[in-house]
Amino acid sequence: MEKQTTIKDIAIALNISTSTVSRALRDAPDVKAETKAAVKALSDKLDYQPNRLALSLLNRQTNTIGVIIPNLDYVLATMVKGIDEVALEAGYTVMVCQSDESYGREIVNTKRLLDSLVDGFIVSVSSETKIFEHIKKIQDKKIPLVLFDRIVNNIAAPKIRLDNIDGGVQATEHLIEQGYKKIAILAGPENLNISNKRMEGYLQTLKTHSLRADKGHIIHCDFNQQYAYEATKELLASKNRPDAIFTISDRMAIGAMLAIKEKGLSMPHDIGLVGFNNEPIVSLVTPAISSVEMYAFEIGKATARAYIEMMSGAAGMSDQEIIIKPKLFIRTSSKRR
Amino acid sequence: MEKQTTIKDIAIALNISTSTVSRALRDAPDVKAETKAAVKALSDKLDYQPNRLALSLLNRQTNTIGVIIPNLDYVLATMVKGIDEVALEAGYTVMVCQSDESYGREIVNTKRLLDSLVDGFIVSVSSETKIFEHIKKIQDKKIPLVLFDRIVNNIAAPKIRLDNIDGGVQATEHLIEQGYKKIAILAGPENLNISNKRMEGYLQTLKTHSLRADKGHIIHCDFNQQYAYEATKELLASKNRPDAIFTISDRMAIGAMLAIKEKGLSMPHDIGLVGFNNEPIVSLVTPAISSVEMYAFEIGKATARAYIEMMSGAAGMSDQEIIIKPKLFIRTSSKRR
DNA sequence: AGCGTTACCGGTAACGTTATCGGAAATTAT
DNA sequence: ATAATTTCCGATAACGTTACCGGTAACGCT
Repeated sequence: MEKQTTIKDIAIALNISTSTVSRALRDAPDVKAETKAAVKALSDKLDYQPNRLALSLLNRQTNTIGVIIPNLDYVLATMVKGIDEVALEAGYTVMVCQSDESYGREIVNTKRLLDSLVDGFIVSVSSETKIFEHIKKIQDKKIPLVLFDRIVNNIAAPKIRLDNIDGGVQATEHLIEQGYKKIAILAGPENLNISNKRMEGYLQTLKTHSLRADKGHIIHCDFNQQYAYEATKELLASKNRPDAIFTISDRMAIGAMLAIKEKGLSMPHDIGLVGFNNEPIVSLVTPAISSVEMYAFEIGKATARAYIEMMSGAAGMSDQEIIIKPKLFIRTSSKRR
Repeated sequence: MEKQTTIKDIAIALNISTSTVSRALRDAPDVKAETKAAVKALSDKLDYQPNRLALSLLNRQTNTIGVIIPNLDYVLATMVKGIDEVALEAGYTVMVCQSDESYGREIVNTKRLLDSLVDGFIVSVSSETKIFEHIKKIQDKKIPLVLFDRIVNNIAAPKIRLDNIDGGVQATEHLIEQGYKKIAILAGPENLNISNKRMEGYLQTLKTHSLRADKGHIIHCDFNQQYAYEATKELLASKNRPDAIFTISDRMAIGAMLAIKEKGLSMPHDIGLVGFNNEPIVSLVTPAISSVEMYAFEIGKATARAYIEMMSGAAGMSDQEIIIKPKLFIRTSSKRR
C-alpha cells in the first residue's frame, strides 16, 4: 500500500501552504486564479483524492450508513438494492452487515459500526432477537436510526414496513372466497413481528367469516423450507386435516408444496396454498403458488429516503411509519373457482 | 448525534494524561494497577469505544475490506456470506458495493472506496466491464486486491474461481452420455469470462466425442430468464432443432424450461436440459433440472482467506489461483437412461 | 503622503489516538 | 547515604484535512 498523495505533497511541490491548496481545491474565492490552476493541474496529475478518514474525523461525520440485516435472502437482497440505489444517489456509502439471524452477531455488528464508522443506522432485526438493548444504545447516543421490514414496536424511530396484517387478510380472504373452510397457517418464530402480524390478519379474517381456527392449525416453525415441509407432513396426517394452508413465506410454501405432493394430494383441488413474498420461484413451480407481493425494492427505497430525510434534520420523524400495501397474486395453487 | 466519550474525557475526569489512559486501556506494563483499574472502571461506565477513524488515520489502515460485486443474486449473496463469515472472524469489516452490472457504477464504487476507506479490495467484475483501468488503478496504488468468481485474466492478483471449463465438460459429457446428439448452449455476454470458459468446456467435450457444434446452437444472450426464454423459443423453432440445451446459469435454464414446456416438448425425452449454479430452485421445478454446483459459499470463504493471507504479507500471492472443482447434480431434466 | 481597502496567503488549532522520548519519583543496590 | 535502577507518567508529534485568525503587499482614495 503506497502513500496516497496528500494536500501536503502538493503544497510542498508548489511551494505554497496546505491551507492555500485546500482552498484552491475547494474553489474558494480568495485564491489567485493562477494558483488555483497550478494546484488543480498538479492534483490531477498526482491523482489526488481527499482522505475521507481525515475529513470524517474533522467533521464528525462519515457519510456512511450502517445497514444491519439478518441475511441476504431474496427479499432482503432486494430491499438492500433499493437502499443502495437511493443512498448512492444521495452521496452516502452503505455498509451492509449480516447478522445471520443471530442475536450475538447482531450485537457484534452494531458495536463495530458504532465505533464512529457510520453516522446512522438502518436496521432489520434478526428473528432470534428478543432483547433490544443494542438498538436502544444506538438511540441513547442520539445516532439516527431507521427500522425496516422486521421492525421493533416499542422503539421510537421511523419505521418502514409492509402492512403485514393486510397481507394476512388478503391471503385468507382469498382462500375463503375460493371455498376453503379449514385453513391452516404456517407461521414463523413466535417473537417475529412480521409473522405475528400476518397471522393476526389471518385470525381476524377467520373471525369476520365466523370461522374458527383449530389450534392444531396454527403452527410456528423456523423460517425455512425443511421445517415447513415437516410441519406440513404432520398437518396432513392429523385427524382434522386442513383444506388450505397459508404460509408466511414462499420458502415455507415450497416446503409445504413438497409435502402435499408427496402425500399425493392435489392443489388446488384437495388443498389450497398461498405463500408470501412473491418471489420469482413461486410462478415457476408446479402448481404455481399464489403469493403476497411485498414490494421489497420499494420498501428499500422508502427506507433510504426516510433515512436521508432524518439526517437532514426533519422533525417528528420518530413516530413516522411508512406502511406499504401488499398485493396478492393469485395462481394455480389456490384458484379453484 | 451526541459526542462520543473520548480518551480525553476519561483523562480529565481522572486528572491524568491521555497517554496514560491510552496505555491503561491497552494494558501496557508501565501503568500502575491502581490507575489501570480506575481507567477501566470509568471507561466501562462511560461506555468508551475507541474512535476507529482516528486509529485508521494514524495507522494508515482501516481493517475494512471493500467488496465490489455486480449484484446480489443467489450465487453472489452466498459468496458474500462466505466472505463475511471469514472476514468477521479475522476482525475485518466488510463493505459491500453493488455495481448492478454497470461499468459506470463499478468505477464510482471503486473510486469511493479508494478514498482511504478500505485497505484492500475483493472484486468480482460486472458483465458490462470491458476496460479494467479502474482495477489497475487499485494495483498502481499498491493496494491489495483479490479477484473472485468473475475474474480478469490479465491482471496479476490472487484469483479464486470455479473450474468453469470443467463445469462445461461435466455438463456436456453427461448430456452426451445420455444419448443427446445435438447439444445447444445458452451462453452469457460475449466478454464474460465465466461464460466463455463454460463454453470452452462444452466445445472441448463435443470435439472429444467427434461431435460438431452447429453455429446456430451457440447463443449469446443476456444473463437472465427472459432472454433465455426467447432465445430458446427461437432455438426450438429452428430447422436444426437441438435435442439438448446447456445453459450457463440456472436462471437461464428456467427460461429455457418455460419455452420448452410451452412448445409442448417433454424433458428429458424430447429435450435434455442442464443448468449451472445448482440454486435451490432447480430441484423444485418440474421437471427438476440438472445443474452444476459451484460451491459459492466455499469460494467466498477461500476468497476471504486469500485476502487475509495477502494482507499478512505472504509473498508470491499475485500469481496464485485457487480453483474450486464443480460437481454436476443430475436430475430429471436430463436423465433418460 | 498617509490612510483604508482589497486580494491573497500562511500559521495554528483541532478532530481522537498512539509511539516516542524524557523526566520525576520510588525503589533497590552498594 | 549515594548511586543506579526501576516504575510510572506527561508532553509532544504525527496521521490528513479545514476553519479561523492574522498578516503582507498592492492598490485606490483624499
